[in-house]
Amino acid sequence: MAYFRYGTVAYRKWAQVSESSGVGRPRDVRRDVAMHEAALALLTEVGYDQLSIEAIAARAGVAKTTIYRRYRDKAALVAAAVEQRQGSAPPEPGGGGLRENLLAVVRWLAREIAEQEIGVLGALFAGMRGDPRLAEEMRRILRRDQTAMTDRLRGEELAPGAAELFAEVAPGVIVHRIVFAGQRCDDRFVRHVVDDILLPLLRKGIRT
Amino acid sequence: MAYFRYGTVAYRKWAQVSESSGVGRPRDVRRDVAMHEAALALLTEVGYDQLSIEAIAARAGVAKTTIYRRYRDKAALVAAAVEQRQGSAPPEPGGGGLRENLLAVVRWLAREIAEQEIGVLGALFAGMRGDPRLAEEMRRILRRDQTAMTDRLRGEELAPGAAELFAEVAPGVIVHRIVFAGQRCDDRFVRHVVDDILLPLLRKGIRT
Amino acid sequence: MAYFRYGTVAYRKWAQVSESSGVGRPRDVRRDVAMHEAALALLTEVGYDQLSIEAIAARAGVAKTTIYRRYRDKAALVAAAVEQRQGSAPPEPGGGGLRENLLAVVRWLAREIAEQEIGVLGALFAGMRGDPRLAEEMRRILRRDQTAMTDRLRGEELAPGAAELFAEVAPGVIVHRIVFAGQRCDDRFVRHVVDDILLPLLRKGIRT
Amino acid sequence: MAYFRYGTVAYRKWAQVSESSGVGRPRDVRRDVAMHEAALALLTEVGYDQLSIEAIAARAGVAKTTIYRRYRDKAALVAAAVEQRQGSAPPEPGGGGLRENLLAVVRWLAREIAEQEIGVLGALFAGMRGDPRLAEEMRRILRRDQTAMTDRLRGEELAPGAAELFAEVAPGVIVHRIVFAGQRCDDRFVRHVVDDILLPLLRKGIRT
DNA sequence: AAATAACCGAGACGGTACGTCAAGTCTTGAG
DNA sequence: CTCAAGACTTGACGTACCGTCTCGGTTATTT
Repeated sequence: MAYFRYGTVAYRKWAQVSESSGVGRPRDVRRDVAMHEAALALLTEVGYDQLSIEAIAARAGVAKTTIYRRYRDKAALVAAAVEQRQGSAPPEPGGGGLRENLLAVVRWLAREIAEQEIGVLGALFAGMRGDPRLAEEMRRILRRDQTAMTDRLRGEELAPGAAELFAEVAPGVIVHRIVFAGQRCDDRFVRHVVDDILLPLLRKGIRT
Repeated sequence: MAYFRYGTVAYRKWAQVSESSGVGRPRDVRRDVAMHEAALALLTEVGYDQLSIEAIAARAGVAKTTIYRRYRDKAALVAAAVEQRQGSAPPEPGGGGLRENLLAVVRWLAREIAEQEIGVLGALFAGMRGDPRLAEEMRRILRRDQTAMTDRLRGEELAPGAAELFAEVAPGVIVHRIVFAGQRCDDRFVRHVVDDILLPLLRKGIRT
Repeated sequence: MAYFRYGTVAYRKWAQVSESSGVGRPRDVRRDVAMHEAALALLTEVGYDQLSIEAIAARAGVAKTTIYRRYRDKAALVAAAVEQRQGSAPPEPGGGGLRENLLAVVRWLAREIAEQEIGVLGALFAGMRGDPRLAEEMRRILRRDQTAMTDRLRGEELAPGAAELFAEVAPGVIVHRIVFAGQRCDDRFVRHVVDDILLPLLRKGIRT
Repeated sequence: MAYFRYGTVAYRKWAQVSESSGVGRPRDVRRDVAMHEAALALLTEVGYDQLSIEAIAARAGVAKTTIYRRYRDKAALVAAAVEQRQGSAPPEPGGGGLRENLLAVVRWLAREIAEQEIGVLGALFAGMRGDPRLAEEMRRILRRDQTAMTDRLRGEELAPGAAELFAEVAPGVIVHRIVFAGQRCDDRFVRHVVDDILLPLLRKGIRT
């Protein structure tokens, strides 16, 4: 078995990417696809904490063993499923000024969070205690979008460090709106965020 | 049994407050206290998703049925426990200026979220699907602290609508720091939030 | 409380008849009637082991405590209900000969057992272990019907001791038919029992 | 999952004999042995209705789920345990005449019923309502002994149909003695049954 | 071609927790 | 006092998943 000892506990070596030593029957990639699709579908149907590996296996037409051979637990599976999913790319910086670009990016970010990340948040929440490595990995997934997104904001009329500040403020405000306030991120809210929060913070010359 | 039919499903009538018709043995309030204390203690010890009703019952010295008689499920119990909890009050506005007051409030808010709300977030994620009423109630709990908190910031040298803006931005940034970035809210971070984000947004005359 | 100590266990004194010491609010006899009716009805509906005190109380419109105040447990309640029940009297010995009388009695006995005693049997099986006194009481009830029944068969053309033999054989054969063979006691079976078993055994002069 | 749909309800396929499709990890037969032994032992110790699956699992050193995976409920488990048990075979027809053979068989039957079947009777009685299939199965078990037993009585000086009559009368009379009359089946009673009931009924030439 | 090594489906297994139910006791208020 | 209502403890129930394991069988690569 693919176990090794560390301290007194047996850990299984999970593949970061594939790790395949080349020998032996290779893994069937279609199984991954099926598992990810089933996981995402069930995630939106029943929510994260009602999501069971058993159900994912059944829906994907895959043996439970096949799942556990690849993923440590539910959180890791969901993380992989979300990562692999086709996240729509953030919008290209159009010809408009800073405000137009911010509006586009925030609008895209709000939709992204509202539609999909809610499952990731559950997985993150469940997994971060007790498995810091997994938590770090899920943060990496979240950051992936962030960097791609903040790249759209470099240059221009921005104060120094504006991109980092954007990444610090914008997602938090949007999540707060959705989860805590329980309200939709309509266009009015997007304009409010850009005009009343982001522009004052990011625009060069505003701050002393 | 205290069931009634709604559609094709049998629902149990859960008491919002007490519902007691006056007849029969009244519910022992100490049981509620014990349950809430056990729930909160275990919540911080093992986290939300490792939290089991079985363990709460054992810790509280209470029968499982007694819990199920009062709360539909784990999320509802956690919600009640959190609501009843002694939320430490936000600090009084001392004699210092706006910056000192902001620092105190943000420092308090960061500790509050890090230590306690983190469990509520789990309950919120878990319960909001399938029971919007519960989700709404938990949001109400969160809002309660927020309004109590923003009251500390009225008057002074604030721009109009500053309190609402604070409630919109501060918790989001803190949660983002803890959950997404996975970093502690040390004093350096608190000063950063106040100096680089809040003060520019809230100070009167800064914004055009 | 109506408890007394025997060894280390607390026993409650249950009334054989009423025991009322005259002090306090008198028991409402209609509650007994309701409880008995509910018990008998549910007994034939769901069987003995599916019979729950909870259901009896609900059906009778009586509090569970009211039942426990009067009867030790399910078996005792069923025993009382059966005892009080209107057992249809065995048929009078008509003008016909021995065979006609036997046919009438066996037919009545078969219906009696099939419809009602079947529940008592469950109580008997369940209660006889652990409470021999209760078992003896239920046997007394069964015997009461038997003796009333065998009285119909005295005199006539019977061999000496025929009535006792009848009480020994007939119920056993009928119960065997119902419980072990799982078949109905139709008229063909009744004639078979009378012609092939009872008459050869009971008729005077047949036996040497 | 080993489920199939019947009507609107999902049933689990329980193995009558083994049913194993050959695929998957095979069941450990020693688990069956342990469960049966524990069930029979506890059955005689505490009686059927005090018999709990929990206790059987503990005694057998087997997980509760392992029991529920194989048997629908308590009655099914007891039925299987009883069926598998080595029922002592009825005595061989010795060289003696009809009376000696009858005495031997009835004596064996009385002991069999008195010592062991009492638990089975309870199980049969409790389970036969509500689960006709189980009732039928337990009847099959009882019949198995009966046929083996009546085989000892064929030929000889018997009236035609005597074996069937024996199977119809003897068990009923014995059960009646034990359960209804609450008396032991001593040797005096055995002789009484043979001489006063069975011989008159079964002997060739007695009946017309 | 054969051996090797890993993958895969199916399902048994020991567990933990679930949510429900019934039994029997205890606590209140009303008659 | 007795009575009715209902909270409460205890513990069994049967179900759902968990994560591990053992099979029989199937690919691939390596020898």
